[in-house]
Amino acid sequence: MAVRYLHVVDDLRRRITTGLLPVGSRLPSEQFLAGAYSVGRPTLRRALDVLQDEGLVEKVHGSGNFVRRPIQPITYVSGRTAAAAEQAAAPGLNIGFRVSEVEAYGVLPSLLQVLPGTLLIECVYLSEQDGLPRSLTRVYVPSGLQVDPPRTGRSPWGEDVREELVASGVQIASCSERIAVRIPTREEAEALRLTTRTCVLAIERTSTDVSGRVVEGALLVLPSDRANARFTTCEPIWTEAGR
Amino acid sequence: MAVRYLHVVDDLRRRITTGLLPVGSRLPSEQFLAGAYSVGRPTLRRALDVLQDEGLVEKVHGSGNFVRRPIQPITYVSGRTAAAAEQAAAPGLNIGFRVSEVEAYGVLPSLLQVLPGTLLIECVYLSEQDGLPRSLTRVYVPSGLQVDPPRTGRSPWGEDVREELVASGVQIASCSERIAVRIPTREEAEALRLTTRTCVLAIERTSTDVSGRVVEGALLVLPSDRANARFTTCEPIWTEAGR
DNA sequence: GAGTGGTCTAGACCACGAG
DNA sequence: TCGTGGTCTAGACCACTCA
Repeated sequence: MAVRYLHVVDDLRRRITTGLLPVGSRLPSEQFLAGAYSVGRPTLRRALDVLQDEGLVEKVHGSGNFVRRPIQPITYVSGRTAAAAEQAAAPGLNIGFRVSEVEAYGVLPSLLQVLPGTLLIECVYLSEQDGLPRSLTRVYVPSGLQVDPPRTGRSPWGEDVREELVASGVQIASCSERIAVRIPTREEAEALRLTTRTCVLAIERTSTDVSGRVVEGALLVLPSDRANARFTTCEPIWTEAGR
Repeated sequence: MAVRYLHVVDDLRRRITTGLLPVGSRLPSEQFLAGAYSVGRPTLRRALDVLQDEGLVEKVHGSGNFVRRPIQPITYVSGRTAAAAEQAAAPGLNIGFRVSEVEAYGVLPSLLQVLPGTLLIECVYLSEQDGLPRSLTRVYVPSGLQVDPPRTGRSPWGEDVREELVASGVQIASCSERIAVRIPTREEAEALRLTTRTCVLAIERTSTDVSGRVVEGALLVLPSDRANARFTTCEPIWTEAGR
C-alpha cells in the first residue's frame, strides 16, 4: 500500500533542497497543491507537517506556506563560560531577560532539592533571531544564597547567573544535565510560538557546590527544529594522562 | 474557537492517570470513542496521537489502542565505562548485536573525518525491553585501526567497543557528543518500530585520541517517548579544586 | 472582501490481528 | 471472517491576513 503523503513529502523536499522552490518564496495554496498532486487537502497538509518538522517549511495562518531560510541551528554547549558563550553568540540573536522571585513549585523542588514553597530567584531568558524565538531558559537560585541576579541577559543559557554565584564565593563543583524530548507545555509553546505538535529538546541542568548542595537549577527548552546541543567530556578513566 | 481534539486529550489523559483506565487495558474502539465524544474519527485519532507522544497510549494495528505501562525511561549516561553500564543495565533489557564491515557513506565521512568509501567496522546494538525496542546504536571504527570488534553486545551504547580500543593501546583523550531531535529515517523507524511521526533523540558521539584522530564514531537513536540522556561535566574553570 | 490556512466531519477502502 | 486501526477523500465552516 503506497503512502501517498510520503510521495508528496519527497517531491516537495526535492524541489526545496534543489532550489526549484527558492528560500522565502510562498508555496502554492494547499488547495492548488492538493489538486496538482491529486490528493486531498488533509493528505497534503500531513505532508506539509513533515516538512515543517524538518524545518523546511513555515506555515503562516492566513498568509500561506513558505520555504524557510535554512536556519543556523542554535547550539547549547555544556560547561562553557558566559564570556565564551557571549563571544560565540550568533549575530542577530536578541535575548530578552527578566528577573523575579517565585516559590518553588512543579518540578523545581526536586530539581533544586528544596521544599515546595521555598523562595527562589528566577531568571528568564528568551532568545530570538529574525523575529523567531530560539530558546527559553529559566534559571533558579535559592534566595537563601543571597546572590545578586544579573541585570542583563548576555547568554541564552544563563551562564551569567553562575558567574554571579562564583563571584559570590560559591564553589561550583559539578554540573549535571538531563536531556529529554517532549511536547512543550502551554506556556513554553506560547513563549516559543510553537504548535503543541512540535517537540522540544528539554534540558534540566543542576549545578552543585563542593558540599553537595544544589546551588543552581535551570530549565532549558529548545525547539526541536531550530536547535541542537553539544557536550564534551573528558575521559579520565580510559587515558593515562587525561586532557 | 474551541479545539475539540484537545478536549478529548485532556479527558482521556485524566482517565488514564487516575487509573480509571487501567494499565494494559484496551481502549474502546476508535469508532466508539468518536461517538462517545461526539467527534469524527480523524479528530479522535489526532487526540490519540498526542497521547501516544506522551507515552500513555500504544497503538497496535489490528488489535486496538492500549494504555501503556509507565515505561522506565532508558537513560544514556555519557562517559560511563562499559562495566558500570552493564551493572546498571535495566533488568529485562535484551541487546541484539551485529558486526559487519561497511564503506563510509552518508554522515559517516564527516563524523569520523575519513574519506567516503573508507572501510569501517560497524557494530549495531538494538536493545529491547518487554518486546519493545528501546535504543539503536551504531558504532563505527576505522578498519585501519586493526581493532578486534567485541563478540557480544553488553551495553546498549557500545562502550565495549571503546574498551577494545583502549585494550588495543588507543589512548582516548576526549569524547564529544552532539544531541539533536529529528524524525527517524526509514531504517531507524523500522528497527525501533516507530511511526515516521514520532521524534527521536539522536546522539552523534565521537571519541578522539591524544593525537586528535577520531578513533570512534557512534550514532545513537532513542525513541523520544522511551528515553532520555544524562550528562555530567566537571567545571574546571569555576572551581579552585575541581572535583 | 477575497484568499489563505486551521479544524472538523462522514464515509470509504485497505492492511493487520485473532479466533 | 470479523473487528481493529491506517490511510485517504470531498466538503464544510471558522479564523487570520492583507489589500
